[in-house]
Amino acid sequence: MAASSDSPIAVQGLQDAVYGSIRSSILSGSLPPGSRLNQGSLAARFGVSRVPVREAMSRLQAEGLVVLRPRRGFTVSYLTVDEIIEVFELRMVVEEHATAVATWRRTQADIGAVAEILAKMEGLDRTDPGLLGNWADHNREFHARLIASAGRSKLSEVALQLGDMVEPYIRLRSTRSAGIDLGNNEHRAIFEAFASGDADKAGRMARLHCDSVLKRLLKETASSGSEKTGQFAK
Amino acid sequence: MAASSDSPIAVQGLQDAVYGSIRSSILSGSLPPGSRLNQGSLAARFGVSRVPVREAMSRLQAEGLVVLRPRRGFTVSYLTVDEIIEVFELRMVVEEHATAVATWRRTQADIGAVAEILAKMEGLDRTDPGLLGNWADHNREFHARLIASAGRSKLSEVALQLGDMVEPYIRLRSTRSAGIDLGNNEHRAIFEAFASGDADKAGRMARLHCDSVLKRLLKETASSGSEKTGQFAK
DNA sequence: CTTTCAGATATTGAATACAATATTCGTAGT
DNA sequence: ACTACGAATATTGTATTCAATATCTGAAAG
Repeated sequence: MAASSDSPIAVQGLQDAVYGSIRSSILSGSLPPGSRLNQGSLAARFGVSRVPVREAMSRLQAEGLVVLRPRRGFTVSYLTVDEIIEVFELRMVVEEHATAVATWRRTQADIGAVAEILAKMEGLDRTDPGLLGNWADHNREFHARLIASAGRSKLSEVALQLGDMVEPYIRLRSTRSAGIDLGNNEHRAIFEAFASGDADKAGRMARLHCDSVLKRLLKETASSGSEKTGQFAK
Repeated sequence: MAASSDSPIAVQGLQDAVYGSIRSSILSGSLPPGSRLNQGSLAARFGVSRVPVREAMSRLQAEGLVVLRPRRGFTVSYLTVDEIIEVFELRMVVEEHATAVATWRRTQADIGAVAEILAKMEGLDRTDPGLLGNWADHNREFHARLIASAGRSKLSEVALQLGDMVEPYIRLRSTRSAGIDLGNNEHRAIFEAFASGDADKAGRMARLHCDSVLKRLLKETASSGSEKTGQFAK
């Protein structure tokens, strides 16, 4: 299953189903930045007309995940390196705050839930060829669950949205499993402070984590081009 | 002209025009929270079919300005008091950061532009019946221009979006012009720090300003019900 | 006078249809 | 070969149509 934690159960209609599916494909990297999104092909793929497809894309457009050029259709957003840095700077600020608030308001159940996700991440099968993808899925879940402990719906929305903006780049660029240990350590550090109730420290750790992820991403980016797969593009 | 700074020149199509128009109506309060948005009426009002209307609404949905309930259509989002507080908390964090960065990176041209807006706000005709609306328009411009000085597109987007989420409430709830002097003073304080290059202070002032606006909003809210005009709703 | 229910009407969500524009492909000219 | 151009094709943006569902209206029962 690809990254998804926002459409828990029921789908609102065709539009919503298409939205979720395209969104997952973008986040997972199977629809890489720059891909052209052919409305007809997508409609055919989902067995619907182009109308719900366009509505789904309009939503993604507002989220910043796709871009529309008049008469040329939608393409998956392509962030420049500067924009990626920008988003990470924002994440540092927002996640520091969110993590601190979460640490303030967390319940025992929250601690348990986050601990469980963390344990799953640390216990992943290192030989599984889908290791990176699995880890990335859990990673998203970890951050979402942690921030959700703050009990602030809007805060969660914004934080998640910021994370999703750069998710494709993280997935596409990290082909080595070296980052996993580092990531686990940083998560563990955040969690300890979170569990022990040290809001200040938890926030600081979260900020550091963002910074660390950004640094690794930039290093990876410097040494690898971007191949465009485009499984959906006609 | 109602609040708008994101669609500078050309419109991308009917969808985009409708989007901008509905958005302005929501932000200005002429389409108050809770209003039902009848697709047919809106389409007729703009002289287009329902298709571009639905696409526009899908974008607004992703922005959080409207809500969709299956088979029941779109309504203008209604934030609870708690959610409003949430958004303001986020704004405090984001605007503090944005203002600090803006103070760091601002040019002489930025200072001039912000000063000009500030002067306009302070010089508004106090007897104009549209005073509150005019002030609110300039207020949005002030914050947008200030933050734009940071030269960070994504940061601007997020900050603006957060501001827009609560804009309708500020406009609808502030019927007294008492807040104008207070607002002007706070803006002046932010500007002084901004112009003098004291990033830390500018950030702190921005945070205080958010807090102050929230406090006034909550006070107003406590003492007034919300009448629903709904000029668009059929 | 209020509540319940059935039929009439309105509204939504999605498919299909169609005009306008972009893109592609083949041809001709250098 | 390579480029310039123009017809053929594909794609987009929007309107129209249609089935499914929600809402409204008003009469009948309590």
